[in-house]
Amino acid sequence: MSEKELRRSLAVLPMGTVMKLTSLTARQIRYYDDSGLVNSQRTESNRRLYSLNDIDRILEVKDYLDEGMNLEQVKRVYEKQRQRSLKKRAAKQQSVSDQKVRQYLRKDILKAGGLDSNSDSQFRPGQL
DNA sequence: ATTCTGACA
DNA sequence: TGTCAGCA
Repeated sequence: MSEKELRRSLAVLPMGTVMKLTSLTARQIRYYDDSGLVNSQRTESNRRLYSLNDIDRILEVKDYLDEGMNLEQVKRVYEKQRQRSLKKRAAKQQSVSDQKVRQYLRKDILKAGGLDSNSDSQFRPGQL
């Protein structure tokens, strides 16, 4: 993760700051938070701490709500987004695996060709 | 002073 | 959601 991403995801903002940044009441912020739509952190004294990404998320939730959605519907939106990203990661991992398999196969073929001095020396492993 | 949880009109 | 109580 880049430093920039780390900074944006660092939870350091207390409730009062989030209230000013979002123009929402503590009641509403806690409501979103307790609904699991925000990944707030807690201090040793049980105080909520939010990151800049959390602020963006809260503002986003607010917009969805203003457009008539209820919290359950908003939850579903992020739930589906989470599943999409999971599939994407799986696909990415798969492509990496394929790449390694091809890499190993190519290495084997090169080795076989080099050891077999009697074989046609014109053989060249093509792309896999 | 600030935030938290629980509860009720 | 607002608001108030009683804690930490």
